[in-house]
Formats: sequence, structure tokens, C-alpha cells
Amino acid sequence: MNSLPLNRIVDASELARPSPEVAPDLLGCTLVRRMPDGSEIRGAIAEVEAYEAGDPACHGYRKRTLRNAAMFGEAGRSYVYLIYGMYHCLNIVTDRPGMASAVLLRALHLTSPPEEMIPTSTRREKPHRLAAGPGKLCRVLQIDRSFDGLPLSPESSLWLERRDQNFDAEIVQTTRIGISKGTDLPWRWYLADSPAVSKK
DNA sequence: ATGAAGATCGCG
DNA sequence: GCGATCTTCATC
Repeated sequence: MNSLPLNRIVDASELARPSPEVAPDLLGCTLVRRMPDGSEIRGAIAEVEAYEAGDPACHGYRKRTLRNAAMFGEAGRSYVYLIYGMYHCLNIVTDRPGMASAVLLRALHLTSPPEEMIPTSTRREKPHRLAAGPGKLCRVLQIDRSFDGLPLSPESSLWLERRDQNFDAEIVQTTRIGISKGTDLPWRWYLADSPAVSKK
């Protein structure tokens, strides 16, 4: 029979909704990265933030530019940018084309591989903290701007899988962190019991 | 052409 | 609480 778990992969059409609706639905889903050496790193999404048109903290608030172009594109693609000249941040593009909208992935609870298999881990760090933070997440998964605008799929070596049907973790909703505008919007969500969440 | 700000992180 | 580090974009 069919051995490929295609039904597990999140379809782009499910992401073609406003980012504040999509964001909490992504919690508990698994982000999978096939590394250059062929190994797979998987992690459950533990913390997210939504950004949208009309939101002053959104990179697409003013207008479409070279950097933020992917945000205006199709849902189900990635939007990757460099921040502070040092770290990359990964977003899942949402909503319809023309609408600047995306969900920032802030933390993963890694489920594989074990700590010692992760090549970018230079220092001793607890496994559940390796992808605790948007910059660290991209560092561990080796995601940079070359992923910007790519569709999330196995062909891109980066994709999203559905959460279990019996997912029932407690979700907390708060305001976003690390921003100076739009601080009043309650568009950050995280899994209450995840040790990978930045801060509470 | 110029410069200020930035969806971060780790140290102390 | 600070500095590292550098691209992007708004403004001059």
C-alpha cells in the first residue's frame, strides 16, 4: 500500500488564512528539516507569533520591498530574514497573495536527533534549549536566506507535519516580545508546558 | 550617499 | 543591562 505519509504534511491551503488564526493551529505541528548530510531534524512547534498587514510591527506594514517580498506571496512558503546582522528568523507565510502576513516560529521542542548528532551545537546545551528562540531555531536547522520564498515541502528539505489528532496541550496567548510597535496585540502563543519557550 | 534601527542572544 | 554585527530601507 501507500507507505508515504503524504497526508501528514500540512497543505498550503490550510495556511491561506489570517495569520492570527493560523498561528495557534501551528503549535504542536512538527517542523522537519532534512539536513545537507541527509539526516532529519524534527521538532514540535512550541512558540509562535503572528504578523499581519495593518500591524505596525509587521515587516510588510509600509510596503513591499526586496527583503519582505515573500510575505506578500503565497501561503505555505517561507519568509526568512537576517536580524541584527547575526541571526536568521523563519516565518511561515499565510493568507492570500498580496497580503503581508506570516507566522514567526520562535521555538521548537526537538524530538530528533539527539543532542550529540546536531552539528551546529558547539557548546554544551540542553537539547530542549537548542531551538529555544527564533535565531537559535534557524541556527540548529541551518536555515538562511537561501530558504526565503521556498514552498514548505520535502523538495525544499523543509516541511510541516500535522499534529496528532489527540493533541490537547494547554496553549497560552500573550502579547508579542522583542518589538517596539504593535506591542498591544495579543498575537503570541506558546505551549504552556514546553521547556523550549523563551520567556513567560 | 548616509545612517539608524532591528520579530536576537549570551554574558555577567 | 549591554555589546556584537551588518543588512535594509528611509531620508537627505
